[in-house]
Amino acid sequence: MKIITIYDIAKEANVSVATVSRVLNNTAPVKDSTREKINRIIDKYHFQPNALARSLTKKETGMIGFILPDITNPFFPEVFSGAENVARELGYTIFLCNTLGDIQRESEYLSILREKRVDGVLFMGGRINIKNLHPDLIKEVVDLEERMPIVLVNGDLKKSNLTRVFTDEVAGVELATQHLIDLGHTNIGFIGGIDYMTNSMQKVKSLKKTLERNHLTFNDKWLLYDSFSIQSGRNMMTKLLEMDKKPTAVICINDFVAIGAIKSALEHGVRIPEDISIVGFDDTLLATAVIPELTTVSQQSHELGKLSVQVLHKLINKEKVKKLIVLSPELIIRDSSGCPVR
Amino acid sequence: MKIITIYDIAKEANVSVATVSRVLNNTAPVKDSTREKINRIIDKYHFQPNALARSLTKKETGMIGFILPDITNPFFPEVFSGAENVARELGYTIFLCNTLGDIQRESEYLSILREKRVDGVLFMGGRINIKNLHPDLIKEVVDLEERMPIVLVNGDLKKSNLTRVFTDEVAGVELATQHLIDLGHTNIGFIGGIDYMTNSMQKVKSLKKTLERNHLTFNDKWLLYDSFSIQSGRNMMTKLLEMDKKPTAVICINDFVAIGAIKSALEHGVRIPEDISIVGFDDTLLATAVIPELTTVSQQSHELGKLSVQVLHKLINKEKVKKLIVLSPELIIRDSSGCPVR
DNA sequence: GTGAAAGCGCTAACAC
DNA sequence: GTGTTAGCGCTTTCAC
Repeated sequence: MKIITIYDIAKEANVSVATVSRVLNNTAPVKDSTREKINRIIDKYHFQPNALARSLTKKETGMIGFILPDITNPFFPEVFSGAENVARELGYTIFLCNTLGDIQRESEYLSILREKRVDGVLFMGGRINIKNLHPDLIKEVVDLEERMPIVLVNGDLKKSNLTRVFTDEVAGVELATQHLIDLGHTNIGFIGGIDYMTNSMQKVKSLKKTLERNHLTFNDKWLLYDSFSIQSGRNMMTKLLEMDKKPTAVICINDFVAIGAIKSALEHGVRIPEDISIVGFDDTLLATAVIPELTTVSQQSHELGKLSVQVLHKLINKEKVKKLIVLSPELIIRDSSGCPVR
Repeated sequence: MKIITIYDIAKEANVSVATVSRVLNNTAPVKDSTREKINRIIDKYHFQPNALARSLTKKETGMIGFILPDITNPFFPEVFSGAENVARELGYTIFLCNTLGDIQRESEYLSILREKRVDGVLFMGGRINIKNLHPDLIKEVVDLEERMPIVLVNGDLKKSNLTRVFTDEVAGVELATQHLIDLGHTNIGFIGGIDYMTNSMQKVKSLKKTLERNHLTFNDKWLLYDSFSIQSGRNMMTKLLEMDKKPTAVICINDFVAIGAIKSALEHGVRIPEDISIVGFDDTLLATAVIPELTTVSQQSHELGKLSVQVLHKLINKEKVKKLIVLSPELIIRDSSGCPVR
């Protein structure tokens, strides 16, 4: 089956390709009668212009890349979904680049997105959350940014001065901590995350600070880094429960870990929240899937995705944009937190 | 910053663009010295060929589209993740087209993928699971298939004769049903899904058939269609529990619904599995996130994604492929199913 | 209002 | 081994 081009249309309509292009893009007035004639032929053949050819001359592709670490973690699909919604409205289609936290794969995707000439990229996870990152990895991103707009979502790249959109995780932990303190907790632990990742560290720091402000101290034994999975949460909570002196509440790096923690607690016959309060982070779908339902900090994931695309879009259109756009987290109080019972 | 092209490289290396193209694509022997010279210049400028221009002539883009209904449902990210993994290996980048079950949006994406000249598309959900679909909607897909390979994943389009990859859901329900019967259940209900969706209907049919084969009958009152969400599962289970005569076991359309069902049961003080057994479908991450852990039918989601891309890849390369590729489901027995206790 | 023609940045056939 | 050149399918200036 022959692929129809603008030339075929022009020929059949007895006009030049320029005119066809004009009706296609509505870029200059065309006599009504010829416009109709052309449109009829376009319909007849179901003609659709080749976006590649168009992009080649227009220098815009209507494609953006979304780099994220793990689409399998429910938080990211929610962000993606918010992003995709407005992307669609703005005329972009999204390459989903799932890196699995593999830095090399991240680099690969960076390179692919560049050669595909996407209009911009959303960057989430991976290297933008790592402390003491190798300068080359920063450079890679900064170099790319010279050719196309990049928005860092919930992360940062030292000295890069890239545009960032993020939810204030520090404030989020503060909310969670204060909530627990207000309930009467004085012994609060933290589980999950990885010690060389900036967002993990920041959260812990925020917890400590909030405790201090309330004249409480943090017990370092109750800080258990590990990772971000359900299994990890389960293991860490088990460790915690085997200690002589246990906290009466824990804040978890995310909902996955919190759910693992809940499982471990229940398995050990520890009641929630009577014996221990558990607070998660992200407010994913999981939070209401468990019993007891999870008290957690909402990152406004959907909103975050939406906002990120809007910012990227402005950047693409060379509009002025603040370098730093912060979204406020929200504490969602459910059933996994309560007053400590002595 | 000027964008470097193959011409700039050629000029600086005192060769023709053809030669540069040759070293870029390794498409013909080039003298080592000139190859090195060219490579040096390429590195110097971080030159990356424009994929658009390349695609325009080569008639292949290294892009594929993945249409799916809801990336927020954990089942789909798992399929996607499997797909993405091998796509990456095979050199494809994936447009994620999230349709939210909106048929019009599906059509939009179909059109976009066509004008972007993707090499092929993976189609999941939406219209390929709807009974009595309007012929125009079938035609849209069939028309597209004339210009690019399409693989239908876990679905079908009547009389379309498109290539399909799917997990045998009928066999899956059979496994689940037989499992429950073997445990001693004779009163088995079904909740979730939508009555005009083929996959929902098939599952119900399979349940009935398996019951019959075991000389049991299905009680139509225990068939509650609704949708695919946690909330839906919760509502349906509540309805079920309010009936005079209740089933001792239910099969749920997916894990979401099963989890909602678990929640409702526990809220009503109904023990699982002593008072009621609950079986889910998909074996998503959620299955092990809840207490009791969910007995469920694995669709081998990761494998499904992988296989689909492999099939699409063959189609793209004009290799022979069976029209119908079936993956076997697997019953994962956990804690939500057990013998009925009188 | 419309057409001719020059790009956009690459690949590939053909010539040498 | 390497260069010339004609596309690929569009958009966009510049004439008319």
